[in-house]
Amino acid sequence: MFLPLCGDNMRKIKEADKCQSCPSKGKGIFCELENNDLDDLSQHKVTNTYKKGQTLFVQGNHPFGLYCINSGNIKVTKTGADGKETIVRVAQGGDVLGHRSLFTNDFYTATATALEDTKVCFIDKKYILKLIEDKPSVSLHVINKLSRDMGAAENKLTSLHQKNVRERLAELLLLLEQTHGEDVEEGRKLNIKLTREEMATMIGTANETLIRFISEFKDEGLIEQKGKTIILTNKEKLADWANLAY
Amino acid sequence: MFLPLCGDNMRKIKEADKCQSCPSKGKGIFCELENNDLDDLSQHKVTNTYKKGQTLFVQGNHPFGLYCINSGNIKVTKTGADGKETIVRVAQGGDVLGHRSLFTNDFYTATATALEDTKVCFIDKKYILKLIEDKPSVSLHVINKLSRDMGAAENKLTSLHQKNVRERLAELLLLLEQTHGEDVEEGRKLNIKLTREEMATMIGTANETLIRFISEFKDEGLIEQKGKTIILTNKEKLADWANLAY
DNA sequence: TCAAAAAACTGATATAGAACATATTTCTCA
DNA sequence: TGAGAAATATGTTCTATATCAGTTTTTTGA
Repeated sequence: MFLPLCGDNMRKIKEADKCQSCPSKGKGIFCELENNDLDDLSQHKVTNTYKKGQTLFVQGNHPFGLYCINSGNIKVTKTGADGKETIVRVAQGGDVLGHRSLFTNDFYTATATALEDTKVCFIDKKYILKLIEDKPSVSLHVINKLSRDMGAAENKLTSLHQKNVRERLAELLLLLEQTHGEDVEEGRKLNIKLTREEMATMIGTANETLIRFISEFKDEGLIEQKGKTIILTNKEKLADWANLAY
Repeated sequence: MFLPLCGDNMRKIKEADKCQSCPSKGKGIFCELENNDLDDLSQHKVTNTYKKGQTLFVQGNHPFGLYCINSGNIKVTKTGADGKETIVRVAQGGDVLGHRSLFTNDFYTATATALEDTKVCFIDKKYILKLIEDKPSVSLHVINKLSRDMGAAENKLTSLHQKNVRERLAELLLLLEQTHGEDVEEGRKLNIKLTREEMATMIGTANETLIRFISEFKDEGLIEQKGKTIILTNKEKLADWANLAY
């Protein structure tokens, strides 16, 4: 059913869209695949671009494959009964999306929306399930990824239970620094476009409250703002305020 | 290295401690294994009992295998910087514990404590990793389990962001009913021993607050109490109050 | 390029629920 | 069995932060 395609059966794929040319090659769950396996994978996927604000999939819909992010940040949100949004995580280049619902055969439990212009590959459900069965390295990396995400989710849960908004904000800034940090002369720039509103829904607070604490951190010299992007100028002090235990 | 043991090499294992006799056989990640695979698994595990309050493993320690619950409920808690406890989930018969840290090679990020007298099997790390590689059904079930746990964690996160204590309590009672519910004449009995304090840490509130809302639900005829155990007498109304969206 | 919309910010007020105090009931084990 | 310790329950106070209201700044797209 999924014999390697070759000769006349090969789909023509732009060099830039092949897995070997992916900027996130070596990062995700396929990082241990050999070149010929990557060739085969390239044949069973399609590459799409999403503009800022466009959704890859919507909570409640039926999944029919796996999304693998080539480049760009994507927010994963859950909408409650009253329409309120919560960002449960942010996925970036090399991450996969929609795997959970794929493996549990449920509808999507969250919505994925591009935070900026994004390039994403889509892999057919049957092919990815076969790959999981055939290549232990892939399934091990899926397990690893899920385990880490689960750990992150439990950490957030604990923070939300035990910390106040100021501590949670400090923690969020440090987490964003780890995943999206970039060296600049003033310190570490958070290279991700999030509105204050979005940041607020990441730590479960009102945007007004978040803004107040951002101002506080700014006044105390822990962070700086260049337009809307935030630069961490004193990570150590921020870590003190975050009251980290793990 | 892990040849099937037979003849004189067979460890003597009590019939009751063999995987085939496990009350949770067919429930967990090993549910699709054949009898001879289960025999082999039985040879590579040890069975222990834990009394109420005893810990299986502690946050910060190094994992060296997988726990598979035979019977009994076990709480998984995270302790914050100030020593405050949060129950991130409750595991029951058929569930595995400690898998996350095993696969990510990190220290335990949580503590597992028996909520009652419990029987738990411990499987060596090397053996379980080999099993994952050899038996796709096992790795698929691990992925499935992790996916479901992740979904549950994201739901909790969203509830915590979007709902008030009363709604979260109604939700918790319904969740406990799903996993630990039991038919009695008054309605559905929650067959799990949790103190009010513990229930409070499951939904991120103070025990005094939780107790007040339990009293409210009691006054409104949604639940009844027999000693410390709770019986849901009006699930429908409770579901209304829970404000469920998923 | 400019007008409208969205986002960011600031101040004032209200409130859910934490924290404290204390009483009562229920366990526990000596 | 009964005394001490937990756990449960209830009333009171206090505060962190949500909510509302309004202004300023930034972004957008026509």
